[in-house]
Amino acid sequence: MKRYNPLEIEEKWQQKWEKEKPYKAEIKLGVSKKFIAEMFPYPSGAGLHVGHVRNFTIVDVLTRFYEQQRLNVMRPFGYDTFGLPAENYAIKTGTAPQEVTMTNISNFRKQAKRLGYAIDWDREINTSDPEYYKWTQWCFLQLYKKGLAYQKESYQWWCPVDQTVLANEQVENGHCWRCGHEVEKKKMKQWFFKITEYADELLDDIDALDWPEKIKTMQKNWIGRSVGAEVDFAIWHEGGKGSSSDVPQAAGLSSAFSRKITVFTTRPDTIQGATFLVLAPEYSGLDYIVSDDARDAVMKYKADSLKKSEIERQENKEKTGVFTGAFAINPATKEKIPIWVADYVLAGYGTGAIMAVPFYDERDKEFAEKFDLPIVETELVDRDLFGTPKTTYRMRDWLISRQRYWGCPIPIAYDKDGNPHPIPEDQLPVLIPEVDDYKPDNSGRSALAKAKDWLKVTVPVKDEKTGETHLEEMTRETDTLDGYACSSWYLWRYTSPHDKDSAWGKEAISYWAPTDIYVGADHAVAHLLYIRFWCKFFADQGYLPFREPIKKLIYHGYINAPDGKKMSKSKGNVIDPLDVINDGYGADTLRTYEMFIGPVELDAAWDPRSVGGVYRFLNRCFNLCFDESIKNDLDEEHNAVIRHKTIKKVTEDIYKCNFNTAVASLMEYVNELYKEGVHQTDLIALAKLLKPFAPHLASEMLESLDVDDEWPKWDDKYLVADKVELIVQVNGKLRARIEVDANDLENESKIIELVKNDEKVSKYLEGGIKKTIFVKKANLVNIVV
RNA sequence: GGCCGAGUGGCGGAAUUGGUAUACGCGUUCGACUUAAAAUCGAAUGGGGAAACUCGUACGGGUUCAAGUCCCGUCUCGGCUACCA
Repeated sequence: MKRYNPLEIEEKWQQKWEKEKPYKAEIKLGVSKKFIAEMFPYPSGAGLHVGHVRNFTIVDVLTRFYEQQRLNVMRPFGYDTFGLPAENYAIKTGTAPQEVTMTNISNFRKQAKRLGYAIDWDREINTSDPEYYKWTQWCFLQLYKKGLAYQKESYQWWCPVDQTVLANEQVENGHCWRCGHEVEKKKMKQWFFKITEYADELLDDIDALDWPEKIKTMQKNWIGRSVGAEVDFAIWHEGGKGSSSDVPQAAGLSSAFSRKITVFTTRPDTIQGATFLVLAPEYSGLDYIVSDDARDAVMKYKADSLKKSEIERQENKEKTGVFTGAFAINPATKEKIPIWVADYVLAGYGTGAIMAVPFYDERDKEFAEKFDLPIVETELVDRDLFGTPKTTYRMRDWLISRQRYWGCPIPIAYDKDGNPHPIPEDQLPVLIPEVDDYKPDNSGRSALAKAKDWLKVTVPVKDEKTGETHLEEMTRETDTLDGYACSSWYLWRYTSPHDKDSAWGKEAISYWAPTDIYVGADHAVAHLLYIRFWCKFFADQGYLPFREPIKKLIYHGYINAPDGKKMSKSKGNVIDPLDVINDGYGADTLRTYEMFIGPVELDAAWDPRSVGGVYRFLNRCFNLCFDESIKNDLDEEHNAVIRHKTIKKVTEDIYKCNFNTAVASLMEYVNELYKEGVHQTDLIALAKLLKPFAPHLASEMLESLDVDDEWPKWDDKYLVADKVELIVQVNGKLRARIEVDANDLENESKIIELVKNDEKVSKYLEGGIKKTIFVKKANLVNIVV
């Protein structure tokens, strides 16, 4: 008798797939397509972990499921390779990040192949490959051309360990998302993408997405639209002194700015109760508002609060602030009200200034009580009376500069006056220069600055007046792009991954994109918001024929260690998927186990014993097919009911991503076949249904059965039985189960008669019947006595 | 503090959206095969009770013929968010 030997079977099929490339995707006009992908991995030195396996297997189950239904499926694969781990490793060991990356990729590729995924390997991409990042730079230039990539000097999050600025989305609880160190604020000139330009559309389009509600809510909150008004408060000048002529014009402030303060409020109707104004410590122009008497105190307060870390601000919610010595006029009451500075007002939101209405606002009230400022109850006024309607967003523009070596160089050069110029598209890619030392210094510039020759570049400049072009020697930008920029367009690159003339081919993009199903477990706001932003931008430029990049998003849970804690090297509780395979369980068991482990969206704890249970199940499948001693001389109809029930259940469960119950129903089917015996038709159905989960074993079975893998269909006629079990309740309590003819369910009075005469039931009915309820769809009768 | 989820056997988890609570798997127990063990196969398995029965889906109420599912309140645990005016 042949025994189930997964390692042997899997090697056989993997070799076959490697040679025959059955998963190569090609455009087939007129055949409906599915473009399915996971969030591509960062290939770490540690290799695949069980979380990757869950991620990739979900994609694979869906890929095979649709492929078996003969849809034209594209399932590509790629690597997100720029970033700190490779760079830090390079700094430590002196190995070039390029080299480390290639080693890790080849390891990842080998491991992914060992899991038997239905990947079109000709579509492999790598974000740090010049063939790829040439087009990341091209994307940047498109945004630059339209004014959506711009430079701005402002206070930014700075990680002192990683020596780089970070986007808002990369600061978690005041800590760097990579190294975990507390971040600081630093005033720097940096590059931004103007994502706020699309804030409304990004927000309004969320509702229509087939995405988990959780993610949709997180994005909505992140964008954080609030509708209100901007209201101008004139600054009060004593005795006409301190008029606008006193303001130093060299400061670059408009003179209008100095005479008024514009606040943002969502409650312009409460303006009569505004008894003071509050400015953020970083409020630009604060210098010109503050009175000479108060100047020292205000500047000290400003310096202190800039030093204060985000954590300190969070821990200490006690209101602090100082009086600027200046006053403004409330436009509604014409009263003179004091202007304060306090760090509970944030510079980056609204205008960085608020009107405080302590009667209506908790925070203002707290502040007023502490500093003994007036709290006035007032009538509400018309919302539009004193302000102009204005909408603001919690979301800020996306900071994309990184002072790091291992990233995509920003294709910009500076002339001798420091003005930025784009590197012409025909000079792309701007290659990453080789350096000896990858370490950033504390100059605020990346290690790219150490490549002296590389820094010099000749850029054609068009003279505004004459229209003529001349060449100019310039210095290259040394910042690199945030890695999220690289992953903001890779799904489109998959459609024509080796295109030499464009980021994505026109024909390919209109056939394959948008992505039908996208699977991941992270990046709920950052990546998934950025890719939507780029999609809308490139749609506006005519490069994309759609405005949302991802139709359906599957967001799965993490896999934890058996003790329920996060797996981590330091705790020594990491399960290596390759160990599970090589222990003899094989890839099919690992894959099927991870689908069976629990509902896809929930975290799950690894259970080594359950892995054994899944192995036993696959072993039983194998034996049904290859063990001659199992009864197989049945009539085809014998198992038809459960067979069709199983086909229906598995099909519907996969559509709903209920992979755990799909596997459970296959287990039930197999248990039944062990009891009842098996017909060829059962084996064929089983093998086909099993293939998305355990493709090697299923292929082996299908080969021996000599059939293709086309997804089976169920026939509803087998799902209606002749005899059904009628549930009988008395006062809602289960009292009997009676077998009745299915036809009798059409005849309510006959059913009730049958029930009343049942001996188990009748003894409860002696007190007389008040009411009977018959529920046909549940095969249930309830008698009220 | 705010918003959103979730609490079901010894464990992971099922339950057609109000209709048989605990599918499937793990674990445990018993049996078969074996000199023996492993593997495999079969049976049992929420608590109480000899049984008829009875109690059971975090807790307390409610609606209903019928509640794990709906409503009100409480507790616990997760996620996001954190002075966003």
